[in-house]
Amino acid sequence: MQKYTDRQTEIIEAATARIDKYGIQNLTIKNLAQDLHLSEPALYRHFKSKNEILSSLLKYFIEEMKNRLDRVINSSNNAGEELRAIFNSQLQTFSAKPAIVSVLFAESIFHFDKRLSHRVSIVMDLMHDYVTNNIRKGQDSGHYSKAVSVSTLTTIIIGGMRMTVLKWKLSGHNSNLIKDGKTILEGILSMIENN
Amino acid sequence: MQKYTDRQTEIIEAATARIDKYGIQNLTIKNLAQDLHLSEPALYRHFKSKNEILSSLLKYFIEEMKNRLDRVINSSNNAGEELRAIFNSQLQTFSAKPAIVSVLFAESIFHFDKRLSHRVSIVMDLMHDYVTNNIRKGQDSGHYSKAVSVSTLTTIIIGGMRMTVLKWKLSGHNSNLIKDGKTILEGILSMIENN
DNA sequence: TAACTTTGCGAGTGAATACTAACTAATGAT
DNA sequence: ATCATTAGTTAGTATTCACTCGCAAAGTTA
Repeated sequence: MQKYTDRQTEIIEAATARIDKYGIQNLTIKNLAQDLHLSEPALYRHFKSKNEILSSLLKYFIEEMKNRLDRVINSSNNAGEELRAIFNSQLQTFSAKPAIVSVLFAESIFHFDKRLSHRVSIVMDLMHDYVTNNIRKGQDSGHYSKAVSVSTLTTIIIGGMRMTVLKWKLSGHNSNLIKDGKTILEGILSMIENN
Repeated sequence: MQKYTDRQTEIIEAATARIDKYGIQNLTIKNLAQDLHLSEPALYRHFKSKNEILSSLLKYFIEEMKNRLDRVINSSNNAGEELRAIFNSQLQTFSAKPAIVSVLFAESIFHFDKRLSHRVSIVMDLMHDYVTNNIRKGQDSGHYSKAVSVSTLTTIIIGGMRMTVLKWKLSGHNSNLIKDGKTILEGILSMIENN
């Protein structure tokens, strides 16, 4: 796992904040430097290009997410509990650092660069795998109903959660993400959990 | 309802295609003019600015969607059938003109402009209203189960469908959108339809 | 203390961007 | 026949962009 200097982390977080507030189009080296009270050339001491800032930014958050969710999974018992824990962890993280959402859910904004859009699809695949494994385990153990297939359930669950996050973002973070997310997950679980 | 000249429609569709292929960042007046085999100033004969092209583009597709779905709704009987018809119409449209998806599902790409991002949220609200009305009608008539609330079901349904469209887009339109979308919708309906 | 490395700066550079000025050819109405 | 309108052109403009050059100050190491 790659390490970042303090300055690099600062730059990554400032870039994330700017993307969240004003969109990718507004992320310029000039703006970013001003946010950090640095000159433009100073940024190039820490990243060799603007693209590398974006690339590192994605890598940074992917690593964080992977480590966090792996820890969550290893401390859960049954399937339902695990799924609740996974989404709770995600929602807590988004709620604490809203800007992350703009980057992790950014299918369209990095479209212009192959390497970056690939990083974004890694995020999706990662989440997909966690949920698929959970559903499979739950269906095998008889905890979940088998009426709907693993892949269909995975799409419904991730789709419902993403939709909740999106609505929260569009509301200007004024809705209660954690509560709303929980409601959606419980709604779905009530339809598939055998009791 | 506003009318567009033939040239304006051409420009709108060329812009949509370019956004779909290369992202918003690649939509420049120069590129757009080249796509249409025109000079740059020629575009300004038809729209007074680049922003107006984008603004008209969104308006154009919102109108199309509204007209189309209103027609669909007026020719359906029970709730389940109506919901199937709504999503079938959406999926057929996306499948026939894939580039539209990049614009209608573009929460983040128009972030830089208030007027444009407002237009995007209109698209979401529109779909939300159609589905909410359907669920309410279905629950009132006893067609759908009342175990899960209207708003939660709406989020799950729209979320699941959007997720399907997103996966289709990320696959480079290689998956079968219409079939996959139908599978998701039937999966959800199987959990809520009383028979 | 001397040399080296790190991290910053002001002042640029060429390329790209949205948009404009000035002009022209064609069309259509009076 | 004349004249206005429409839709196109070439040749620009000012501004913004990512990025570079050469220099300096402040550690850090020998």
